[in-house]
Amino acid sequence: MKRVSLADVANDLKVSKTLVSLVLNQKGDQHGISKQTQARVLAKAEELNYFPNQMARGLRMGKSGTIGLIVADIANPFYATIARKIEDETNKAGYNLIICSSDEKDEKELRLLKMLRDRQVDGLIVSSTLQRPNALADLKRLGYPIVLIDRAIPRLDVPAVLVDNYQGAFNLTKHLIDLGHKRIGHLSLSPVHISTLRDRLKGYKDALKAAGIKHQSSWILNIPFDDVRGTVEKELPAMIGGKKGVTALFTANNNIAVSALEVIRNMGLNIPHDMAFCSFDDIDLFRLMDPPITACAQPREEIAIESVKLLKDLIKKVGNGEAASADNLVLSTTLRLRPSTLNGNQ
Amino acid sequence: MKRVSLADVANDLKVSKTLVSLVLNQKGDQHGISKQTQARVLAKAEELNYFPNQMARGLRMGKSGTIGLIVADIANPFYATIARKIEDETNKAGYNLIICSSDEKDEKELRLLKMLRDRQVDGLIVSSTLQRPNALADLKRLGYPIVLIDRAIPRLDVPAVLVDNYQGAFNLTKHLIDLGHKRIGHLSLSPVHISTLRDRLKGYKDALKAAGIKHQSSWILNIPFDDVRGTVEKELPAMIGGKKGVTALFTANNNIAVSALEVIRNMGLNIPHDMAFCSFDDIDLFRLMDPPITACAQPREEIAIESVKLLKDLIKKVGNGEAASADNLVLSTTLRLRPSTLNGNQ
DNA sequence: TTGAAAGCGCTAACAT
DNA sequence: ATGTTAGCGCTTTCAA
Repeated sequence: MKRVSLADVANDLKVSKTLVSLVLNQKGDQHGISKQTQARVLAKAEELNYFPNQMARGLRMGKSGTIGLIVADIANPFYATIARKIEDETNKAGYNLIICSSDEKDEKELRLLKMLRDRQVDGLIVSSTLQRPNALADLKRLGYPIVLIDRAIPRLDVPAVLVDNYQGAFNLTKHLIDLGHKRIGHLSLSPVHISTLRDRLKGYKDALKAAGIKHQSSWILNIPFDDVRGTVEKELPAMIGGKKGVTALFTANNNIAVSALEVIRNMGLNIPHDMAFCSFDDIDLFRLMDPPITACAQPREEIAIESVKLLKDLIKKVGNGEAASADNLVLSTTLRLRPSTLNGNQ
Repeated sequence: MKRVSLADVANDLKVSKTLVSLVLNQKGDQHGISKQTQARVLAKAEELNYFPNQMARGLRMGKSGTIGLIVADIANPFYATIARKIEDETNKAGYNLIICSSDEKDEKELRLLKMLRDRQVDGLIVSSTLQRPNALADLKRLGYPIVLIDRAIPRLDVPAVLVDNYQGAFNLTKHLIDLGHKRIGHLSLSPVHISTLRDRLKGYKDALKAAGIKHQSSWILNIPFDDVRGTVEKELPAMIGGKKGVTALFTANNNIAVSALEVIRNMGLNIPHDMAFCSFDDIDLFRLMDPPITACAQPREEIAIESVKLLKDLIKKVGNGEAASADNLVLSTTLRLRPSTLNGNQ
């Protein structure tokens, strides 16, 4: 079961490994190796069914030809779409991609970071859930090119491709206000250290403030990551019910929205008649629901494309020993108005 | 920017690389290395921030500690969920996972297979879209442990974790028939060489036959992969409309369902009043739609768990030079009845 | 209880 | 136009 190596091809042909290596790496011409010999090498490699061992190659060249991607949750369509596109882009650039999912767990993210490091990935794209970015800072110091996506990490001097969460949330909230809503609820996740959620919360609050609405703490629900469904079931009815209940709801991501929509339906409420509803993070579901749900869409493909572009630049710079500036890229969102907010009443 | 190697640790300590290697791989006791020395090594490794180069390790040991996964489309929640679970399981078993998406493209699958091969993955889990399984057969012959998931490939003697697509489709169709429907449409994908789709089609046809319904070719629509939306928009209305139009629809996967539901809504039809609707492949969307959609759910977690288990066995067997039997595992599906079919009329 | 040396498969500097 | 050689960082016989 021994696999064919360069040496096998060389021996068969009674030439040197160098020669074979050169030819197989298209450096034949450049080194003035005769067309004839080149053809012989190619033919023999084909015949023996030779293919290069990337681990040996990587060891020798000091790089693996691999990029690591860590997303917060690969089962979330938002990240899945981005991952798919990033794979395309890295492939185009000649890299392979190792896709990992931290499942929003600090500890798992750390483990993944270590394993990617041990595998000598040539670069890293991370949507980080880490509270203390030490692990990332260490990797950066070790010379690993890192690009952040989706979530910013303060004080960590690496380039990032982000989305204007503040503006998106502001617009969404303002839209509800313009429809006449005065009591607007916001459902978010509880470890609000994550930049995206914080920014969305701020956009929401500022939009209220700008409209002269005094914000009530009972309008905000912070849901623990690991029990979205249960918490929404338990807490949402109180937020909605009563004379002072909210008349419109804005959820911070597609996950929360799904649970909230289910609870609202089970309460027998009608959207948009009894309650206006909108969410950050446009997904298929929103377009197809009855009524279709207003949402703030993120440019997922662009995030993927730009992050790979940044990473490629970074790899080149680090390779040349150049200083790398950490230029953040902030992409804007698109408000998709749909019936779930169109006939709001208050 | 040179990274710390085993030799660095050894030199600092004025001991041999062997010693350091042994200790770091928990083989210290076994080789009777004094506790004291072990402690010194551990401390120094920590101090220098040493971590092993997996490429060197892999090269030396002839294995990479990596499993490759190729799914047909990582952006599809069905595969994304499976991928996530497979990652968990492989991690538990001490492997890393390289997740790839073939995007239903033969040619891309081939490319991915080659790159995974070059990377010396220790095993492969594949949901293959390949028409001619030559590439897979070659890999198998080369000694790569391979497990198929989701889609079977005839004549390829490797273990597979499948789902009883025939039975699921049969049940779904029978359910429609039991509701009184006589004209039932089936939307599938056009390269029907994919085993899952073929089996679902067969289940559908057989259920009709069993009920004594003569099947009409106009009830079946085969949609090309790369233009689901467009084709459904163009062709579905004809299938539904008219005196002889179908009164119930069964889509072969979640993708098609989404497009079909959108078209049906745009036509102004009401589900289930004007048309009963159900689909293979239960996804969140179906539960949340109004009305909720009846679907045939696949045991995604089980697929993930079982495939990794099979692969681990296979790797062990191949490692020991044992013959590996290709035992297929066929899991059963769950019919989830929801309002989209409950009040069917014909 | 510890060390020397070989070698995994490849590339690249340096011959010739 | 082609070959020799060294070495990437690790594990593993074999020796001491």
